[in-house]
Amino acid sequence: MAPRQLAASELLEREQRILSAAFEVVSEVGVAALTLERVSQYLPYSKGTLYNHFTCKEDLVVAMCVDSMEVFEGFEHRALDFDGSKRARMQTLSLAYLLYAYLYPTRFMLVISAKSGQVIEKASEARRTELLETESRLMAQPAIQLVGPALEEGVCAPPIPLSADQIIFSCWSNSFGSIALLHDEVRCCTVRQDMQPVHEVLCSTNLLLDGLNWQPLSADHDWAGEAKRAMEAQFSEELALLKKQKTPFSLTP
Amino acid sequence: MAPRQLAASELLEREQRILSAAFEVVSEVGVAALTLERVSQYLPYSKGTLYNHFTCKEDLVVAMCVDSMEVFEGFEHRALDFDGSKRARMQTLSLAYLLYAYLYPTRFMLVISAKSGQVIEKASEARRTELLETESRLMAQPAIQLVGPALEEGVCAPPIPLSADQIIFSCWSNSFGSIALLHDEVRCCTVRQDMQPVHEVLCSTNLLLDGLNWQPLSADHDWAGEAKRAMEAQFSEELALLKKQKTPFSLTP
DNA sequence: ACCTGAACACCGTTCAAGT
DNA sequence: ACCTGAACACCGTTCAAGT
Repeated sequence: MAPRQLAASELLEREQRILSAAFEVVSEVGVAALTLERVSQYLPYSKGTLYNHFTCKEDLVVAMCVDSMEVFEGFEHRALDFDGSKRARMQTLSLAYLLYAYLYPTRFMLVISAKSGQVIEKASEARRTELLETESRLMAQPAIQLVGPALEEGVCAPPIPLSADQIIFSCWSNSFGSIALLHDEVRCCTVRQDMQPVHEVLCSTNLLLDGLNWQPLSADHDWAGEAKRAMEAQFSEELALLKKQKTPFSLTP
Repeated sequence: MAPRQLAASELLEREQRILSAAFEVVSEVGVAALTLERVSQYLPYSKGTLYNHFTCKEDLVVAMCVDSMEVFEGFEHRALDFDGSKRARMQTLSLAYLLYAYLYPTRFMLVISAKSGQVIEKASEARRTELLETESRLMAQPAIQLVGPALEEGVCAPPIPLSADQIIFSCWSNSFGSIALLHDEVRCCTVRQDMQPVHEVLCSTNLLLDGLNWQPLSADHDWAGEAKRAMEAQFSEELALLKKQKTPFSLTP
């Protein structure tokens, strides 16, 4: 049987299959027990072949991280598409991030794992660049669509001069922190058991937006109500899925 | 020569020596290349003996994380001791965290590494408890000394009802995010090269404090000026050290 | 041109033997 | 009672041989 050169599209498709297999392994045994041997058992290839796609194990993990971010990108897109004010879309974005963390705990956790020195240091240069590019894209969208215009219009008038990038960065690290600290799969930190993640994320996001003087302020608007409307409009399917899994994601406090 | 039972104090002292050796290894070759064999080469013991102190390699890494947090505890203490308003001490605490990240890049990075699933999952139960306790202590101090009283006095009047814990948590995740994203040794994320960490941390902290309605607001007070005074009063030695290393930590923008 | 899996290297972990 | 380091296991990585 004559072997033939693989087309670029076949390579890409196979890379996806490898990634799926790797996700399956991680969700079954955890990142700590991820081995290439195990991954290959879910595939019609031997472990040697994996090295045609990834330079090393860590390179695979970073690729999984990129893939996870791309899945989130869809969520971001839908949050930004909500038919509401810019501030409303900002808070929807924070909640979309939390929703994502609930639906894809493995992917969310992977985004953290991939960034630890032990992993990123070993990945290939190309893979690191891919990660940076994906990240830039994720940060740039809300900066361009929401923060920039809001600053120009003066709806958002920070007390200290800040760029759109700085603001997105603050918002992002704020949500990320809340979610990471409250999420079961990550649990970076002591948490009071009675904290209600949806509520916490909503509160801390609105706190920050108030600090930015982004109109209308919490005192003048029912942001919790609008959050409920936004999420039901943009993520009804995902919310139904969570309900079926009996995972609490209550938007009515 | 008759071997004798080791006293508890000797065990503790030796644990410290092992930790020092491990830090030396990590700062030389990185966490990724940390091996117990290498650690033992810096010690008068063989690697087998390390298992009398730590259940596994990851247990050692988490112990290094706890040790690092204890070093930070001194910084926290001095920030809280600054002779200024509660809000002034809050912002000093954020800057102290950044200062720590600059002075001890390895330790700062380790705190992140230790929390990735790959590490924490394998550490011993006892070690995990120790980590949680240390973390609680770190979070509790500013909550008790600053946030609680400020809420009671009404100097801090958040637009949405928030507990002291929630507020500390927001502030902490806010600083942590900024530092992690801007710090060279961690660099979790795309960063614009022109960002000035001291300035970013100061801005985003004050943004959050403004959002919390913590008086006096940025518009009514020279917080940058007060930050300079506070850091020079409480951390003059550390600032001098950074200067000698030519690491920029400019408090005058 | 690509795949395989045996072989190698490296390191975490254990434990029989030594003091 | 404690330490040592040889021995083992596991897994990442390579590469000669096969198709």
